[in-house]
Amino acid sequence: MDNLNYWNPFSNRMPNPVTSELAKHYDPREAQRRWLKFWNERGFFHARPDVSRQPFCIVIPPPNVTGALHLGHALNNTLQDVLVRWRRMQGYATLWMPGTDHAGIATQAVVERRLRDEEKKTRHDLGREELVNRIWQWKDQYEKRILSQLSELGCSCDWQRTRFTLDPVCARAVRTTFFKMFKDGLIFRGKRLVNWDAQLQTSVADDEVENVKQKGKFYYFRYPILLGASGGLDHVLIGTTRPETMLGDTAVAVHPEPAREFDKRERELEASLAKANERETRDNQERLERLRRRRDEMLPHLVKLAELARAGAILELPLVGRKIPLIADRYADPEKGTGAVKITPAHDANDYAVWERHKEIGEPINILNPDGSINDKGRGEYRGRTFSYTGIDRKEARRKVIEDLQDIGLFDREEEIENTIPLSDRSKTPIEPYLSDQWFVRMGDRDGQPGLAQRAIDAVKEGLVRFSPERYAKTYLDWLGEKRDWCISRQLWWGHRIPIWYAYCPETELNRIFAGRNDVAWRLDEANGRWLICALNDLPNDILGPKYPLEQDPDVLDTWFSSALWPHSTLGWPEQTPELAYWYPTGVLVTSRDIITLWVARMVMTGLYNLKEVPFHQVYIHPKILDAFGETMSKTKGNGLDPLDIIERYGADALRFQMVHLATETQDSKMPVANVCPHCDVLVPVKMEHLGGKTRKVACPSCKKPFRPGGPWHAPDPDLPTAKQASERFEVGRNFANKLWNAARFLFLNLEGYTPQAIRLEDLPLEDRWILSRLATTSATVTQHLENYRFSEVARTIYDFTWSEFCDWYVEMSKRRLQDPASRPLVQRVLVGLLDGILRLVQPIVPFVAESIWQAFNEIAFERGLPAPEPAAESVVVAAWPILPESWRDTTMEARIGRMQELVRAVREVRNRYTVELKTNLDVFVRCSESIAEDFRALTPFISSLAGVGQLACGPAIEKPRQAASQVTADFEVYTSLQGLIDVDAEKARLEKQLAEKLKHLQAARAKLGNANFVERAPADVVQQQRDLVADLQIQIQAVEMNLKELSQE
RNA sequence: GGGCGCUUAGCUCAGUUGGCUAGAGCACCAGCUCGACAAGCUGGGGGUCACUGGUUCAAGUCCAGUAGCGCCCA
Repeated sequence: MDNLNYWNPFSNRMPNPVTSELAKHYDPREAQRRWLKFWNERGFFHARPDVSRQPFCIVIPPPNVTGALHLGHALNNTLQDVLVRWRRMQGYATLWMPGTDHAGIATQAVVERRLRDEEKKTRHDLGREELVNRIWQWKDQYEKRILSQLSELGCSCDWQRTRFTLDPVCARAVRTTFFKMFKDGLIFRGKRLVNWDAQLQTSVADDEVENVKQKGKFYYFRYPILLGASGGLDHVLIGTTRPETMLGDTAVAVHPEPAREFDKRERELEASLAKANERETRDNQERLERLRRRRDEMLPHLVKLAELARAGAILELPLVGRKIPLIADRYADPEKGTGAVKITPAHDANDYAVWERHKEIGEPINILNPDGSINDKGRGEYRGRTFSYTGIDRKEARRKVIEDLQDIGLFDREEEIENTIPLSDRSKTPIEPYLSDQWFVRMGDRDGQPGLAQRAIDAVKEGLVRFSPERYAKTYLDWLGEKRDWCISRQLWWGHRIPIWYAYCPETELNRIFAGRNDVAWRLDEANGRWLICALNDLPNDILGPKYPLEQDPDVLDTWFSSALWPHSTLGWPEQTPELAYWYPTGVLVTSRDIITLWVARMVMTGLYNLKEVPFHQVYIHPKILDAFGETMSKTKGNGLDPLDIIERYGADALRFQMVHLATETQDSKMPVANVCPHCDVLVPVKMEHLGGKTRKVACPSCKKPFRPGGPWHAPDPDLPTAKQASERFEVGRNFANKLWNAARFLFLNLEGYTPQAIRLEDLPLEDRWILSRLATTSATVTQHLENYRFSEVARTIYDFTWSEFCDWYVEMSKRRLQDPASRPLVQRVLVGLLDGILRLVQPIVPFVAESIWQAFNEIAFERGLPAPEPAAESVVVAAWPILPESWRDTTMEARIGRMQELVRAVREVRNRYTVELKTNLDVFVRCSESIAEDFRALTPFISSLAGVGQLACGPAIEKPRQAASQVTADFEVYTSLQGLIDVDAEKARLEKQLAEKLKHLQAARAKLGNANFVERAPADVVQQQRDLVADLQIQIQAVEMNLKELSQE
């Protein structure tokens, strides 16, 4: 067996990493395999309460057990992992609590669909117990898959503490909360219009409904006036898209004051016309004309209808024969349709609202069975004939209602229209608004006391919970402000069963049986004449004896009910566990904006309710990842990216780096997706026309062979290989990991004879003090960005420092010093300290490559670190977060090296322009102040090697040599000798261009200074800055002009 | 209909409290296999900061309006 502690990726194949040939490229696969195992075996991610340390805890937004991890999960969890790994390094007792969500309807729907497809069975064929069994099997399989995918991403969760929203610990919390709320009168039973999925036979949440545009028909028919007919009007004309709902009509509404309503709208339109722009004017004018035409045509009729309604007219509902009133209600829009609208309170949300204003019309009539067929209310006698639709499916009923109306001569006409119908996300069948008995949690205030919603609102208003970005607090507050009661029952089998038992018995029986028990509570259900018994522990059905059998409510709780408890249920509540005491409230919640209301708000409510304390003080909302066209990714569209494909192709570090990099504060991130040609591995961009399974075959532009693009395919195609998907966006992260790897490789090849020793700033040359200043600044900046959840900045800051400063400049400069035995030990120590610091900084983002290098490092330079070396931690995961002395930050030093870089770049630019090969040294003359000249002299060896300089002369007295390219900067003038090479015309052109630019800037700066207001009102330093700029530019311009003049003489 | 965002280089995005001669990566062009790295190195080109107006000494940044796009709620 491997001794993991001493495994070293470099020594894997060769015993001596310093002298042998090393792998040129970082191999993420090998690293992932190794270190996941190592981290888990060492238990780095397992946390225990530790009073000597500060607690830090994140609870994971539990992924559904429905499916696999998608890119959104990768983003969400990478960001959490970055925070967790960072806090762990800072020394916090860090717990990342993992787990999964049972996702009620989603999971049940998937399993039911499989049952249908594979066994041609419904859930009713199986029965409740067996179906739930099947779902548990499914859950076991997918939970494992989800958790292992999170692990592969590198998530440093405390896997030993993994929870599931249906497990006994969470179930206890759910039961306790429900019981408590029931006793407190916060849970009640009531009627509610729900979104009914007739196929799955359950209500579904609003967010599980998708509104789809389609072509439909608008049908018109007549309701005869039974009482109060006048002026030749013997019927009311009705229009509807859903004729079958007429069976449940309980009224017809018309506008009470159509004339006044027309007047009002006309005035409003005229008023807005007065201040509208051109296009609005056109729109409004059209609307106004329509309005006037309508008034001319319809008003007398509408007035008559309103009069009839006032007079208490009664209509006869065709087919059913019911007498229904004509009522006056503003919901009837005089501008629309026939001006009269049928009212079906049990099957339409707007109609339900009308009923709430007009209770006199009688109880709503539900005409549907749960399976979508018409119930026994759907029949009646009319004009001597019997009509019945009972047992007929709603679709068929629609056809038959129309037919029968035609038959009795009350059908008027039909029109083609485009409308929007609600479809269930899960079953793709039309949603029926359906009035049914449901359980609710009361959100509003009671007896002048703030209710659940208000307390959660106050928590945010008082700053106990903060959102980042702040604007999302508004989403939360607006939604909670409505204080709408929360419907918590679902007609499903998969979930927490509602702990309510029904009993028909005298209360004395309850008192007798439950005497002295505080885990049972009951309340009278007056409407149904029965007891509602809520119990903390399951009640046997015969507990009241054979005379009074109990019956448990068949429904389960909304999935969000258990998710709402997640931050405290996972920590063991209602038990007073040490974990709960130590880690609650948790540190930060990381999630996406679409569940601020459904989840975040509810966690705050239940946290306050159960523990009197908010579940977290900080909510970080991250952006969403969209495809190249700005559309959300989904499997059905075929524009999604499987994180595992990305890990396989680019490595987990690359995926993570990109996730952190795209997490900016404001914008959602667009990510172009490509199909990977299964034949030749070329990336073929996904085009608009490939989306949604519209294209089944694509020819690879490179190898010309056909393949099937990634998409909503359920099964493999035997004839056509299906492409995996990828995005070149991940190359940045992969390249960065490789850059780190190679920087380490360089260092390890040059560490022979390394001796650890503390570094004293005053002993160090310029370049060392510069890079240490940069490191100190970088680590402080990164820390600050992490504290403010500026993830993108974190990634950028580290990337830039590592690549552009450490690798491009410092490592290059070190090469020379490493050759010289006198300077070698010191530069080795600085390099070692730098790499050590970089590895610690990158660990949270790219832990695999960081650990790979760290482990190898431990063999070669075990004692290291800044400012003084220490024995290295056994893993970078548990190394200390770098804190470097504030005094190391030295902006002067950074400016001094900055000038050297400018000089080197100037020479390189000339070299490139004349394509002078690197072997040929160029002589360089720099006119500058004596102090700058001193720096340049001190840095001459580096300038020479970096720019390929032969002779370097600098000082205030330097003269421009003949045949030299000249460059003028703020601090110096560079003359690069080009004997025999110089192209005078090209040089002149370039100088002219530069001159023009400088003159333009000079002019702008002078204009500012010429403005008396500027000099007077702008801060002194800003004014001085402009003055300095003018002075500098004048000198530069003079120099350029001089150079031009001299050039002409050559 | 209400709310919240977005529009900066060919593409994807930065640009913290107004103080720039507006940045990065990719792509593009030219040149480099020099003992860490071609997944690389060096240099270069490329922008009326969506549009219109306003506030200000000063606007990519603040305000109003217009256009286009996205998300949430009804």
